[in-house]
Amino acid sequence: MRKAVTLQQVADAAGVSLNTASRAIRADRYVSESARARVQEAADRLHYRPNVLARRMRGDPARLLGIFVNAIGWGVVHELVDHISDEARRLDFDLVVFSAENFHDRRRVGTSDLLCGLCDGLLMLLPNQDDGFLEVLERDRSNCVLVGFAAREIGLPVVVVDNRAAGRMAAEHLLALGHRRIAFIQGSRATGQSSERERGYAAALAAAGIAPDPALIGAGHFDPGSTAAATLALLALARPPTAIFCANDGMALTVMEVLRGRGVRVPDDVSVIGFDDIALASYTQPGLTTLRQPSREIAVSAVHTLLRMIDSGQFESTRRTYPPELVVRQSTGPARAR
Amino acid sequence: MRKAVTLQQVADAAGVSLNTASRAIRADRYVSESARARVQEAADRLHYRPNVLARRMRGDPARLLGIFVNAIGWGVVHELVDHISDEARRLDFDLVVFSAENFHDRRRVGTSDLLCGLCDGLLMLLPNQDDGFLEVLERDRSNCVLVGFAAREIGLPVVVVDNRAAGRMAAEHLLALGHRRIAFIQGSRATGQSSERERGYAAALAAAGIAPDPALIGAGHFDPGSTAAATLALLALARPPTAIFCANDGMALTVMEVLRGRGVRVPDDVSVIGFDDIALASYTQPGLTTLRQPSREIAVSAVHTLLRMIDSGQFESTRRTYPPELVVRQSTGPARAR
DNA sequence: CTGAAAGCGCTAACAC
DNA sequence: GTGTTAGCGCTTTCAG
Repeated sequence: MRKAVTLQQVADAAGVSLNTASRAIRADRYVSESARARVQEAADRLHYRPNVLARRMRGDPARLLGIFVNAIGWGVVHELVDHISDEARRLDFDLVVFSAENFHDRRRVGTSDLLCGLCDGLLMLLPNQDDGFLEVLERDRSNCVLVGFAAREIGLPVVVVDNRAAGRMAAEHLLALGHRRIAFIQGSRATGQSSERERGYAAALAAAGIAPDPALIGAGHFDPGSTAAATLALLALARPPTAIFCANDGMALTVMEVLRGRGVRVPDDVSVIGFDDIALASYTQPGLTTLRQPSREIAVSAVHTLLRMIDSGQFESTRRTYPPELVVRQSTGPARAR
Repeated sequence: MRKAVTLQQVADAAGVSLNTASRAIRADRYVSESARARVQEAADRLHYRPNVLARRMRGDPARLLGIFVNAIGWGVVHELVDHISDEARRLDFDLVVFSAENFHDRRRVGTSDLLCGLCDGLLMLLPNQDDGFLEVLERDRSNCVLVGFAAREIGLPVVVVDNRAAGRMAAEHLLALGHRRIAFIQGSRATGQSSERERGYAAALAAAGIAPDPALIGAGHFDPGSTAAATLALLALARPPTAIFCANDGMALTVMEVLRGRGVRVPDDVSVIGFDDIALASYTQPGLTTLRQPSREIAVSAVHTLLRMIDSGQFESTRRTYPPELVVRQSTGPARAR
């Protein structure tokens, strides 16, 4: 690996001082044309590229945002990253993604710090409420915006879909189709979003005069294994549900797979509704009814909030909520009389 | 945004010199127990966290790898990122992802440099052959491995699936099913992989005594719009193809959509075969026959090559090729007599 | 216009 | 054991 060319080398080659070289490179005024030309020539010849690390260590802005992601590709996360990226680029900021299962992992702390120091601001996507790094960011009043976080009050700006309303809408859609035994499959508790969705679901049921039934609540943890197990448990009930609401689309797909394997038809025997409206949702057979997050608005809002903090130097800790949208496809239908 | 605590502040608070504080923090020997304890206490109290940027600027290793990605989520890219991430973490390296449409974009050069300087090594996923940054990496003999690059000889290590063999396998599968008029829909020329797949396809046809027909080659550019147009053009031919081989799965899905819209049945009327075996491929109706890349092996190999270069300081520029695997699903079937 | 010097935060080498 | 010094590559005072 060839060693990088430094400005000093360029200066030497051009026969000027380090400082003059610096001015020439940055197209600063106060440089004679002849000096500028000689430096430029030397820089080109030596393939000089400024050391951005050094600049950054002086505190110069990097025009760079960092995104922390728990698992990229996890459905809606990918979409958010895309939209954030678009908006950031539009505003002439670059983007670096740091993906980690758990940011508070000891070995990962260094990288977190590194990225913090490197970037002008940070976006945390679906952060885990147990992540110790959140407290650090909160304490430092960092330039940081949380996206998709609903676990607790926190001294950092948050942008999030109205999970509670969305849960209510999902349940109301099923109630309107005549369903009375509606199951809910929870995701993990990481971001608190699943719990909020569950609260909305429970509220809608209560409003319809339906008593909560703990047997109809399954624990899916957002992963296929436990989701399949939860589905089978629901099917094994004396009075199984006629509809299943899943805290995200991935689990809904798993549920549909399990049902198909058991010869249960969707939506004829059981209706299934998901959450997020990932790309796959429109490709499955039958198409998945789900709640779409306005991920574009959420992403744009998060970027703007962050840039406002960066530009103004003022810390804010607002909370912006965006309305979801029901997308009806073929996986939900009228409740069959039993 | 609170200012970061520096080691100097910790040292002052603990009543020792900067250097002793440094030793204590790094658990260096040659520190008295009492000093160590006082420094530790001060550091905790002030919430000191070392500035990784500063360490890095001295040349200390970061145990950090960088991935450059053209568009994350683009099918196989996501899978590669996942596997690379797993392997890197297993070897106690962290990972930073930099996503850019074109790395040679003027405004992006700074970020590229930054990441280069930051990371111990770099992985370029499906780099664009026109990317000027490749020449820089090549010239500097950088710690950098290219994944999924088949455009040209290059003075950097490359790990890639055997695209030519894969193209041949796809065509041979269709030939074995009795197809004679087999179309190919090209992707973009960015990485050179599509061209290699096409060469394999052409070779298989030639071996079967079939003369190449330019009308059967469509330009899909890996995007839905042009792929749909190419498909319609194929359908409009006097003698349309009975099978279509697409340079990736995404385009194959688009082709299937278009065919469905036109009332053309898959595989009864036309067989379709893709490339990559993305997750969606097994969810479509009918399931998509495709060629799977051994993305896990490719990822692991890339990481190992990179770490070898980092550890040894020795530059290498080997080229490792991995065999593809034919995955037969329902989108390909016997050619219908016409 | 140009050059010398200070400093960003940290650690290795060198004294005491 | 501990403190002092130099230096990573760059830009910003501050003098000439």
